[in-house]
Amino acid sequence: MIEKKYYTVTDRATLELLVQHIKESEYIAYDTETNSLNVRKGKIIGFSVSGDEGIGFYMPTMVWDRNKEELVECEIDGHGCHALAKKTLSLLHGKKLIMHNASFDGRFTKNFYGEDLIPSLHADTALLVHTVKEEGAFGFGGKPFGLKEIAIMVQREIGLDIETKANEEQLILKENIKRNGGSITKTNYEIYKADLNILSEYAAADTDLTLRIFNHFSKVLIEENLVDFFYVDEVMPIYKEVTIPMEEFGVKVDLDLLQKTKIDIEADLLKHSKLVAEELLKIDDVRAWVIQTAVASYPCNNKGTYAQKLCDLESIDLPKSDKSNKYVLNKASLLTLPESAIKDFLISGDEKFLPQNTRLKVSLELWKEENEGKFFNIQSKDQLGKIAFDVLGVTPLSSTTKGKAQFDDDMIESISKDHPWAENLRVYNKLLKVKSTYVDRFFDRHEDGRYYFYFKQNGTVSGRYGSDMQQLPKPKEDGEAAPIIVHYNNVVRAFLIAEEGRILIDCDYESLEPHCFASVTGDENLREIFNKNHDFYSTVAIRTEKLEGVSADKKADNFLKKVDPVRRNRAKAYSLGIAYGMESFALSKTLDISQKEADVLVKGYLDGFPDLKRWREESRKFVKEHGYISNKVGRIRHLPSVKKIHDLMGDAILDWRARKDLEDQYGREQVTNVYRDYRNGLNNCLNYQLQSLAAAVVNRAAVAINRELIKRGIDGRVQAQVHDQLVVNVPEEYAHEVAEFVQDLMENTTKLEGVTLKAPPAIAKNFRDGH
DNA sequence: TAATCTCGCGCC
DNA sequence: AAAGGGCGCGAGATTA
Repeated sequence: MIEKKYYTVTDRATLELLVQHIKESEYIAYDTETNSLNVRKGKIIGFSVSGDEGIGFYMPTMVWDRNKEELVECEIDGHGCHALAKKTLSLLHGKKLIMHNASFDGRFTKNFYGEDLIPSLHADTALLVHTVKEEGAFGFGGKPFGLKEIAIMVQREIGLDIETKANEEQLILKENIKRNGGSITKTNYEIYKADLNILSEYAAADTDLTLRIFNHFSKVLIEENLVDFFYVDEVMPIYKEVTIPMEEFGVKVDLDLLQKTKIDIEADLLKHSKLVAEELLKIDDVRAWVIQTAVASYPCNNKGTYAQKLCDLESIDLPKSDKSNKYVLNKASLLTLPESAIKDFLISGDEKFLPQNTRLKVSLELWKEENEGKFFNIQSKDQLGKIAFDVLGVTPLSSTTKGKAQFDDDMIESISKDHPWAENLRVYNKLLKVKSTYVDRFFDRHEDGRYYFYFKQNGTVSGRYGSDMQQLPKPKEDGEAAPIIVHYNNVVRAFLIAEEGRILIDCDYESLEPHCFASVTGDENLREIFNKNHDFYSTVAIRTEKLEGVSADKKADNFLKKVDPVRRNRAKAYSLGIAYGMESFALSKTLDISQKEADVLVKGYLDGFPDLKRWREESRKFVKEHGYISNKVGRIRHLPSVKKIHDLMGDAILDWRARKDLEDQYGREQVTNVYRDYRNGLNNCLNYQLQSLAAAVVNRAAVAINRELIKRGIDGRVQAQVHDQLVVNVPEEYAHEVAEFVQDLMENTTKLEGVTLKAPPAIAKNFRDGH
């Protein structure tokens, strides 16, 4: 029996104790300490395990050598600790491992030691907590799914006063790292520079905590009846079989195309910025504004930057100080100069000695330096706003929260017809966005030609992924925007490619959320749309507006999309929006129609689909009574404030007349907040049911696809997921075989009552051409 | 200077 | 009186 405490494994006897502890334990919490957050490039400096609450082992494999200023490998009895660690870790296969963010520790361990522990992963505590408490330890002063934050949230339940303890430990650790010359900034947290005894305590405590959190939330999982949901149907299978492999595999980047695009787009940016500046500087008032602003920002002065710049521009022969490399401008130094107007100015500070053009030149030069050599900064909304509103007399469309006239895309758009500079600015802004968000990111952060996207399985309340892949620009058709914008917009997805000899099966669900919507609401009119293979938005428009003589049949001559595309597009704007709680006010804004007209649409829509209306009412009633809502596959969204508010005051808060009384009782701000919470909750409960179901459909299909690939012995995997799209990466020769079963599995893995799903596959060499 | 917040825009 | 959901990113403003 091992005593309850934490051990540091630096000798043979303790190592044997650790081995014994592993062998005796079934559930083991595991964690790594590393010198980097990059799982492919970093080093493991130690790992910790806990097989029992109160017990923790930390085995250091590398320690910071303060003299050498580097990490050196530890030894036990003359044996290197990396080899010993690998051997010890191999004992973990077949155990039930508990980790917190296993994708990190699991991939790190596999890369560094060649030990793949993921098959033995039993539970990830970050996901476990997310499953029963989807917002995590929100409001506990840090990351909602951070180990410490979670521990603090449940410290009473797990019998630890972790809050004070963790804070103390953090302080000691940080102090210690600093003393050893390490950095403790968030972006560069050099934990590996801490003293071994401190690091060890910290690491062992972490696995102990992980195990306690697992034990506690396992009970909650049972209470909430989510055991199968977590272990069998969704969370852990997705994590082990899809999420971690996706993060591990990454995506190949077309470096040649990237390189070429980088050069091209930089040239085009320069060209357009010049065009903007040229057009603007043709205007007298703008030129005057530049000078006036430059002088105001850098007024004439015989000291400081102005004087320095003056000497520079006029090549004044003065000595420079060694330290700052600046001209020495004290009196003694100045007196050595030959007589000149500038000398008089520098000594007296009286600007009358300087010719006006010299005075202005210096101010302008300094102003231009601030703006990277330009007369103004076209990336500065502030400067452009001043030019547009104050100089050119453009009328603002809107103002910021602080009341300043807003110079946003809408503004630019609205004046681009009359102002050529604005049109060029629009192009410039679009291109800059593409360059900074995608070109630079892929270029700077690819590793040997691969980019590793992240897929955070606990990133959303609905079970969707949080990922940096989700807003890759969708391909635009010619004519949708200026040709140059279309070009650069569309090149982004083409950066992401299949490897030599491999191919992508790119498969999107056809209107997945509307399908979920038709199924969940039980509305026959909605279900019929898909079963008849009609056009969704056309049908919605026809029923809502009671249109006659038009059809939602895609093949009919009077197909609405052909004869009245405007009406169909309007339906696009509200068909899901209204289901999620949108009202006439917001609809009138998005469609740019009167609120009365919008009101007719909202009423028409709800009347046209009576079961949808009923579903909205029933869902809201349920949340008011129970404080949570579940989706069709059992994932839960807690909305306790709705129940709380409803218990307290019923629906009075929704009635503005009743609100007046409530304001007297509770105060105005309080009532406003309560109103917002209540309203949000009542809308969330609608959206959640559909969005989370759609996520489950896609994720479960992904698991099924990876299993099928393994079963058939095909070297392939789901490589990426973007909400309702899966990208499967396989050897070229399997393209058609895989495409066939990918479609089948996406359409049939999760059956939605009353509708059949459609997911036609495309075969492509990159992430663009499948669309 | 770095961390954090807010805004506007991209995606579904 | 206030009036659709879920995200991530860059840039600028603000705070420590």
